Amino acid sequence: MLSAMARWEPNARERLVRAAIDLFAEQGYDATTVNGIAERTGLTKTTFFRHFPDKREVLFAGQELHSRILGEAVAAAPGTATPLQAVAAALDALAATFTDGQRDFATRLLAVIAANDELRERAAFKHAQLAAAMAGALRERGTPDPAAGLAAELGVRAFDDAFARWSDPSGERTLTDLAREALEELRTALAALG
Amino acid sequence: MLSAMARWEPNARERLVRAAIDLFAEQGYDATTVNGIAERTGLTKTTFFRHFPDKREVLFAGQELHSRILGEAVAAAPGTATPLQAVAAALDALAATFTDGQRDFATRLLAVIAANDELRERAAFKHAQLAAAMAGALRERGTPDPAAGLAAELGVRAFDDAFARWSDPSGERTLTDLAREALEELRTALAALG
DNA sequence: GCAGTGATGTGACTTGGTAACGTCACCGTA
DNA sequence: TACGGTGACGTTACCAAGTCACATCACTGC
Repeated sequence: MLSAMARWEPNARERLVRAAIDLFAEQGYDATTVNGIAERTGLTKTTFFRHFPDKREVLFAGQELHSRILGEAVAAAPGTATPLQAVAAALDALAATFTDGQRDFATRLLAVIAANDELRERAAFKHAQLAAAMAGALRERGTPDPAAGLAAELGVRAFDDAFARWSDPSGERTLTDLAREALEELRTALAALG
Repeated sequence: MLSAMARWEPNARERLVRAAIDLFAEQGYDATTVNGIAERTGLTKTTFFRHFPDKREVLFAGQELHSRILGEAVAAAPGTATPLQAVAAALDALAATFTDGQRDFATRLLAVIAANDELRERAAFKHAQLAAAMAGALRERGTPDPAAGLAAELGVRAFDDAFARWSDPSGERTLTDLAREALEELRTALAALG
């Protein structure tokens, strides 16, 4: 046999994520059990929960990393930068972590999340956490409230919008470009609020 | 017998809410079981779930009504109103539905929610749903995207902020005043974003 | 009285999630 | 070669959230 076969196949975590997305897409989130995900991966329920704190989180793992990237990029922006300039730099940093090979994955991910309320709820929470990370970093560099919270919210909205467009298979633009454009679009829209 | 009386006492729904808040405040959300809430109310677990779709929702029930109030008030605003003026009218309408007797309740509610991640997640979802209701109504009256979404978000943020201050026992201001002020504060902060 | 209606109770079930404990490959070291 | 530690996984048992089918009881109108 090949290499005497390691006891366990590698990349258990990633395999669990892929199995989960496949099953959620095929049967829906509710009809899919954690046991089913684990079995398709050749693992058990217990192992699933060793990698993810709950069933939903299998689709959102790694978001803490995104929060750190955004927060650190805001902190690293030059002291002369305006809040929105610091946020723009953070979006650049986050966008740079995505590769084109992840686009298909992103497409399916967004479709699965959009189809289920529990997942949309988790997405709303993650949205708030990303914004909180940037808002905290902005306050650290002297941006007062409520401007810090607002700038952070605009940034996350811009990124969400850009990510959705980027994941569209027909699109050609880079995520970085889309994010910059979305943020600028939000900035100009502020004038129309009255 | 007492147990026979509890079965048909009126206001089961409200009693469940009060028992839930009491227990969450005493023991924490995680340590409190639905069975415990129901028993304290003189009811059973099944009845609890007939009134609320899940354990968290006992603290957020009635939010659909708030969405309707906001959406209808935005729709009813004069056609000449700017997006933020329509939003301001909606905040007035929503603020008018709260009475001073609810302040203690609000204080405890916010404390319980702030202490638990599951509840904060649900709160983030409700926040998004309120914003979506106003954003939809704004689009109906001609406000384009992304301005509609932004104006709605500003409105919900203003209300959340005002609600938190209103619930503070030391405060004296009315919820309506606080909401108007918070929205105005957000509006002026927009200029500081760069 | 009596039938219907609606709110509640009962009991059984599925599934998410936790915890204690056991198993086995790999790695370093003697 | 032997051996002990470590880390990833499995097994089992358990609790609590949430669902469902069916029974019960109070009230209402006739």
